[in-house]
Amino acid sequence: MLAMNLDISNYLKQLADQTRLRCLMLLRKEGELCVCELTYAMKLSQPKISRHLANLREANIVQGRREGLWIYYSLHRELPAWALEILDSALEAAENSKPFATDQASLCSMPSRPGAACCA
Amino acid sequence: MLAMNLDISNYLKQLADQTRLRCLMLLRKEGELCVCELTYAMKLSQPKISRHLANLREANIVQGRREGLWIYYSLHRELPAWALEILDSALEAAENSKPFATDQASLCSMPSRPGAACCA
DNA sequence: TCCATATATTCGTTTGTACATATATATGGA
DNA sequence: TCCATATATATGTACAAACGAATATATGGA
Repeated sequence: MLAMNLDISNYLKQLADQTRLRCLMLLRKEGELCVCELTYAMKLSQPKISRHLANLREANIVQGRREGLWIYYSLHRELPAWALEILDSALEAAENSKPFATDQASLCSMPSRPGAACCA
Repeated sequence: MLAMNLDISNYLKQLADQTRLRCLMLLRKEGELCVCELTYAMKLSQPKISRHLANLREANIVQGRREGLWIYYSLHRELPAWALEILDSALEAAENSKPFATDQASLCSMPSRPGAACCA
């Protein structure tokens, strides 16, 4: 659980963009998702998702792992405790309201997901 | 503890500015501070502090109360629990590092503070 | 009424960042 | 080698927000 070099202000700046927050909330709930799953869940263009994921990657907030054609993203494994706490509080605030709840629902209705795991 | 209408994305946008985050952390620790105390602690211009406080006021994150010449600011009394949790996690992340720790120290060394309370 | 102090607001400028569109790269299979 | 799919990046533009400097407002006391 050794802390990476993650600055609180940079972290909050990343969370302040709603698209990135939606990505992070989905990743927090699902563990690992590939770009096409995020794109499908959020109904946004692929370049837009990719660019925001690149931001999060450069900030050491997420990490990606390639498997064939797909790149699976997840929260960075060395994220400090306070960063997860902030994300969880944000989830508490928003997971039942508008863009976030429907993202989760959309993801569950996605046909033939690569990773295959079904939503609860 | 009834929640006000506070949107998680707007809240995070407010926290993402470092000047505003410094104000909020000082207010969380001190309870109530007037503008001149914040200005002194952070060594920034009075208009700059006032403008950021206006942002926080319009977002319902802080509230002000006038007493004579001074206006005392504090965290809004109806802030939902998740908002305080996020702020506390941010404090955990940052209260011992660079701009935030020295703000606290500067405040303690301020002569003739209006409210008079001394730091711990 | 005048002045000093505390705080707020206006203005013009600049910087940062999100965007859409187009294009490039990578992988695996035919 | 060619093609389809998945993901990433480049480019030009637009918009939001932060800034410094100047000015306005409010309060209390002489």
